[in-house]
Amino acid sequence: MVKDLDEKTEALPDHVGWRLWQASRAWQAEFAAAMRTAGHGWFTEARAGLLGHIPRGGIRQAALIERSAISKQAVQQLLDGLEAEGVVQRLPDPRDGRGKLVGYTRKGLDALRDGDRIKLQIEHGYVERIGQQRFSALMDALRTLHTEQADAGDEEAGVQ
Amino acid sequence: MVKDLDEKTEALPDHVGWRLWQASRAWQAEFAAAMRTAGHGWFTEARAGLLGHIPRGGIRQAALIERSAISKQAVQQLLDGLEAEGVVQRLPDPRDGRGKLVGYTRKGLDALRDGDRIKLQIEHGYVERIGQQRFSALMDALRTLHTEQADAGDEEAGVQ
DNA sequence: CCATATAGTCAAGATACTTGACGACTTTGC
DNA sequence: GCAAAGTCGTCAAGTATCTTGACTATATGG
Repeated sequence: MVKDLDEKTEALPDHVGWRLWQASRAWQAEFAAAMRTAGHGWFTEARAGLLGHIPRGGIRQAALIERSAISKQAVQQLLDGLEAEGVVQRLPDPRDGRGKLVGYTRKGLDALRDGDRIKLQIEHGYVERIGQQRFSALMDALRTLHTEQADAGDEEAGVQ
Repeated sequence: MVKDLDEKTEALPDHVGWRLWQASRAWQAEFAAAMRTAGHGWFTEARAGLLGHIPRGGIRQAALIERSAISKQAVQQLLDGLEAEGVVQRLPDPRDGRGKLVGYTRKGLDALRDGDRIKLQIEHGYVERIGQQRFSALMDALRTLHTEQADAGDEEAGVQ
């Protein structure tokens, strides 16, 4: 079963899933590194996933739970961390005594601005590496894929 | 700071990083679901990441650690789990008393075969959804991106 | 043989989630 | 009004997937 190995290593996978995963990981690593360099050391992948669902104008925590499609306890814990870092703040909802409004602090808005700038820089680097035509084709394919996917079975996670 | 929200939800992001992440997550979810349906309930994303680095002919654990670019303790724990599931087996290396050879069991090889089949099915579904041309352009862009990336700064993780 | 490096393991801790239970508040039906 | 039922956020505990640190066993070069 085991013969002459480590003489010749087997090739790495080369299917869509692996390529997408690699590209996604690379992008995230580049983004996170740039964010840390920009002084946002609190930035992590999990927090980014949540922040992407918090509009600049704020959002009710319950709505955030629905949008982010993770358990409300996970959202709770992530918000606890972000609040402790001073990135977001939770204020009572004046229209519903049960609710909380999640909004950005000055520090959070600064981070968003830096994030937008970094995204553009990374995108620019991609265009330089693979050319505008390939890049446009990439975005077109990804967008189309996403649209056709949403049209089919909708995979909203059933939150508790 | 907080005005009329939940009347109009802000649009979701639309940059390369987010698209890649979405597409990658969707692929993984589809693959994992199909694997579970095929009877491989032990299949998880983390284990998949490691299995992708184990050639069918087996590999020395030290070489696997280097290839997978995660800590040797993480590899250890993942292998413990996979071994407990009966997917892989660790045999002593006859050429080095310190080493272990990680190889697939019959069950593991069966899973690999099913995995390959499922990958082709998913790929076929993608082509149906976005067309052969867009799909080829997607793969071309991802491959080029990866190549140009490797040519630049090489990001091998420093394993302990 | 001994010093040093390498291969694998054991233990403990961090992060990012999960389910379950609960108290505070609002809405609904009568 | 007001009690039943639903919603909102929280507290507590557990799981999966990593990490760093410390250790044992084996190999190798002089």
